[in-house]
Amino acid sequence: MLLDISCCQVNGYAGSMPSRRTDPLTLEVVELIGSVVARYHEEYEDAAASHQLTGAQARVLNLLSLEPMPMRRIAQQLKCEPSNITGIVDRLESRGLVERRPDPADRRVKLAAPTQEGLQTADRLRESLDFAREPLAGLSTAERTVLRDLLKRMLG
Amino acid sequence: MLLDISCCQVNGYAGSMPSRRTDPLTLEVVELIGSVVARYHEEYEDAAASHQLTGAQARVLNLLSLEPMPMRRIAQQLKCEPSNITGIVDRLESRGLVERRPDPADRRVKLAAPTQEGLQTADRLRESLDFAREPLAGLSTAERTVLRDLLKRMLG
DNA sequence: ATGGTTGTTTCACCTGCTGAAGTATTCAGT
DNA sequence: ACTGAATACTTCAGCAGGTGAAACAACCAT
Repeated sequence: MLLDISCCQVNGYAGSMPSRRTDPLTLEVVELIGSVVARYHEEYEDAAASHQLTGAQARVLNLLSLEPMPMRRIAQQLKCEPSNITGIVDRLESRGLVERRPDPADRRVKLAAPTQEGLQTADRLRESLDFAREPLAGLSTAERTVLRDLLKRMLG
Repeated sequence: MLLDISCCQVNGYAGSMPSRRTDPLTLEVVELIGSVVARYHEEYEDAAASHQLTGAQARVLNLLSLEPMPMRRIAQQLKCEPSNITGIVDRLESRGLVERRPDPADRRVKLAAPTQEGLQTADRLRESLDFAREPLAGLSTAERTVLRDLLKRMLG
């Protein structure tokens, strides 16, 4: 299948115009990664929505289901301002999925922790994240190993 | 490097808890893809911000720089409601990067097209998207070819 | 004790996004 | 040609995500 750069811009990401310094192969890979990113995003959002969660709420809940943590750390991991997390946790808390606990070691901090229901939701969410596994089903173990190693090296 | 699933959740995405039906290799690949997605996103947003654009504005401008098109089609490609595009194009237009032109063939539609300045911005934006090429620099041509083929098959 | 730092919240404000309603235009059937 | 359905866009209300500044409480070092 020929890659026609001028008309196959399906996802909104990734410029892929010809450029002096980059070869077509690299551009094609970049374009493919853009497609993977767009697809991953879309399906993550859908999975979240199927549990009445927004993407951001799902990410926070997932994070907390691994380990309760202070607001501040959520913000660091999500790479946003702490004041933003306040609102997201508010919404999760008002739905009974998360609760704020005092940190015995430091009375300034509030630990966000999933409730029982929050944990269950996080589990169900994870299961509906099959999307991320399914596209891999077409690859053999050997191929998956190669893919893993290449991605690792890409990430440095 | 060992992958400790219980504590290496760096990006906000991708559940990676052990699961009955999925093998560790697949989980690792899923986790890596999550990291790629997070990184791609982050850097795309940064590149946009460095040109005083939001991610959504950058995506629309990039799309239009390939080819002017009706609002409706922008919405289709960005997978959102047309009413949303109105606002984004409004903001781009008020900054002189985009203009609305009548479609001679159908007086209902408005063609959004980049201005000269918009085209220049799109070009500069594309160049600052080196982020997407740079991580690939560490891979040989052969490896890039393998990666391309694997990604293609993943996307089906 | 004092003063600086840190963790959280509140607030005003913006963007993105949806869904419903409104306007203008096109198009198909009669 | 006329009518009614469909289509393209805008407007609006309303929500979530996001920032930055200001406030407050609690910590910590001197």
